[in-house]
Amino acid sequence: MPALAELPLRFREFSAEHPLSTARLARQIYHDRLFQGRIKKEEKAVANLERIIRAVLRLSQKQGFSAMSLRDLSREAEMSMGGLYAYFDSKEELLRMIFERGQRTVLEIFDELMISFSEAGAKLQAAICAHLYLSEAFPKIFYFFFMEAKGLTHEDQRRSIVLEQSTELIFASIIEEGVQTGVFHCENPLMTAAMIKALLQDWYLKRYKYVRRKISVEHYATQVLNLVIPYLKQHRSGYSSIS
Amino acid sequence: MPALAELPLRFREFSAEHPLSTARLARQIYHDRLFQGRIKKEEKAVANLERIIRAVLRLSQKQGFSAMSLRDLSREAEMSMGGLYAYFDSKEELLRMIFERGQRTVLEIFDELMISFSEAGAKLQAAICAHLYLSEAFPKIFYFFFMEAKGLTHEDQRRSIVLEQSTELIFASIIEEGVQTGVFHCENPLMTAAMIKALLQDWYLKRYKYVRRKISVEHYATQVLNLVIPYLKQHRSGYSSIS
DNA sequence: GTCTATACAACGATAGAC
DNA sequence: GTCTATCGTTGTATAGAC
Repeated sequence: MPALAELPLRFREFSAEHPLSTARLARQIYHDRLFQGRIKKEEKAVANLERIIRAVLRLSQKQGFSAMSLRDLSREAEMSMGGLYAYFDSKEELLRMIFERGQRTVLEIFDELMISFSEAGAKLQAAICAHLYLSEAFPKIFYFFFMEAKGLTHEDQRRSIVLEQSTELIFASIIEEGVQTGVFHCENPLMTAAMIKALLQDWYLKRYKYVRRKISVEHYATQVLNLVIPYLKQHRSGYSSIS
Repeated sequence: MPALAELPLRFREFSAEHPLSTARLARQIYHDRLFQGRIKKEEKAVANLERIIRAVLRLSQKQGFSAMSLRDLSREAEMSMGGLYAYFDSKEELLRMIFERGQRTVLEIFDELMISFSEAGAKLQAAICAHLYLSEAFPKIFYFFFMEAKGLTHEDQRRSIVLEQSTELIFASIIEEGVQTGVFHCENPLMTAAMIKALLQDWYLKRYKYVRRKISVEHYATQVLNLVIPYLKQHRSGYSSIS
């Protein structure tokens, strides 16, 4: 196993630099004016929005968003039913609000992380680590986006898929870049990007499993890199037959 | 890209030999006597059970099981509300019934497929293909098991996870066998098995994506084998640094 | 601005007719 | 064995008190 020091990014440094907190999300939602400024005092509004978002993430994780009643939510967020409705017009809009802002913010942070790496090989490694670390820092958000997308209207679902796939396109373009500069060999960069995403997804979808097996995010990152980087660096002509 | 002929199993042959149909599931549930024989005539009962299961899978795919009302179900299954309750005592038990039987049946079929291969290399390839083909033939069942497990009681959830992880253990033991006979090199078979499962899972979780990109299940199987088999066949000492 | 009290629709579930 | 009619509960959402 390669030493962890070989990782281009360490989780500790990463999480210090990139705070995607629910507080940040709440403030962004406030400034988006996604709700019509019914609450005047910003600090109050942001604090309440954060309580709501955290409660939604907590409750949705148990039985899913659609099984979460607003009575549950009002108890968990410690606000009255009437109070909740100052922040959204309907349960459907509450879901939309979190998706709209949350997905865009995650993508922005991911993009920011990529610009400091220029060479394709290093960039791909950084992208893999960055994605894993982001989902490690905010597993509930990533899990929520995956599980609850089907609760959106068709139009919002479409937009959600576009945003989600733009991550995949980033991976594909890094691979393509590497192919052009000769460091990678790959016949189908988009397919490879899809497989990488599948591996990254498992980290937050089956989190309980890795926690129980005491596998750290950096260990997981190392394993993914061990699988993917050699695959891209060597010339191949089909998997070798075994017989 | 390797020719498709290199695949140890073809989808067409597979699906002819292994009919995991909803009809089969319905009959098994009937014989399990999971419901107390309230309906005497087997053929009638099995036919109704199948209509119910198919309707549940269809409706759950849209907004999830908890968002599916029994009124929706009675319309989709073309049975009255009262009629439905001859087959289960509560919505919760309906979910349990499908999980209980469905998961076990999927695992049985998967196991059956494995016994005809003895050598580890061929066995691993067959296992990967078999899992992909099973989920290709019955995507709704696999999707349902993944998305709705959280609706089970804690005890049933635990049992569901045990069943699901036994698939992973099968992959791990094949890899271990290969390591012992010298055809594979792998420091952590369980971790590798987890990554393989992540790749297989994506095939049914992100099905719409692969359909849109016109990627066939055999093409996908080839790509997974291309990634995984060379990884296991060559001796490694950490992914090569790039710089 | 927030809470209490409540409206009314939809839910899961069942009793009784056929 | 199945359907119709209906039960009590819980859901989302809101009006009006403070």
